[in-house]
Amino acid sequence: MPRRGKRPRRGAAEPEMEASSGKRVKATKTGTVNKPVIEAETSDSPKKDLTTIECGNEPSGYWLMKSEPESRLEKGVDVKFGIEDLRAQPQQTACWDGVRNYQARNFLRAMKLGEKAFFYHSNCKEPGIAGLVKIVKEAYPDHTQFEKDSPHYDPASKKDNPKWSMVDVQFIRMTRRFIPLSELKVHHQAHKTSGGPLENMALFTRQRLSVQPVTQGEFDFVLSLEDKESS
DNA sequence: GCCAACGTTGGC
DNA sequence: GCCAACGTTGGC
Repeated sequence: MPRRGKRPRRGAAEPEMEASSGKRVKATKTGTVNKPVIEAETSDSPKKDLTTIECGNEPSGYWLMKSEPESRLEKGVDVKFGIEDLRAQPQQTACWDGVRNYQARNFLRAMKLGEKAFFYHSNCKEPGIAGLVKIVKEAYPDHTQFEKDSPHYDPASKKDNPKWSMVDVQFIRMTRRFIPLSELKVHHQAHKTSGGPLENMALFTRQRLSVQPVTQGEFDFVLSLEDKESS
């Protein structure tokens, strides 16, 4: 995150591993907007749960997380972290650090163990959904906010009250084919007229959010595209 | 608390 | 590399 989205980095939950690190962040990812205009939820206030707002009433339990699969330096650090990088991690697990947007952070905090997310490739040649991951550790403080050399260092955040959170995600599988943004967009446009499942997809309505909720209908529809021709 | 300026995201 | 979209900052 961070900047964008994600940024998962290397090691995951256990405290141990390497400390420093590198990549990440952006968070890819991060962020997501428009429509229903959900409030910006800026800040730490407990206020309402965006997830709830967004999906009607129950959290969907599905998410979309953006990360950059191509190298890009941020403060001298390469934030590249594509799905192949996740696969290459020990246990195919990584922490999703670097998210520095309150809405995205709040979605991270709403994630529950075992929930699934689309791993989305952003800011690259071919943006789109590359695979599926699951949440294997719920939100905990993002250590990069305290690291001066991190691209996502936040001098305003204190250890006794961390502003930013991350979760750990584990690779589940690649999608049977890459599902490009361009294709999803065609469906989104059509669904706006026809009332189909992608009509309000956050990927289009909240375009800059690096961590966003996905409804059951959206999740099922997107996965149904896996076995269809790429049009 | 408004809102203009600014910075970032991320598709193209 | 451009630039639209949009979140954040900070003066007032």
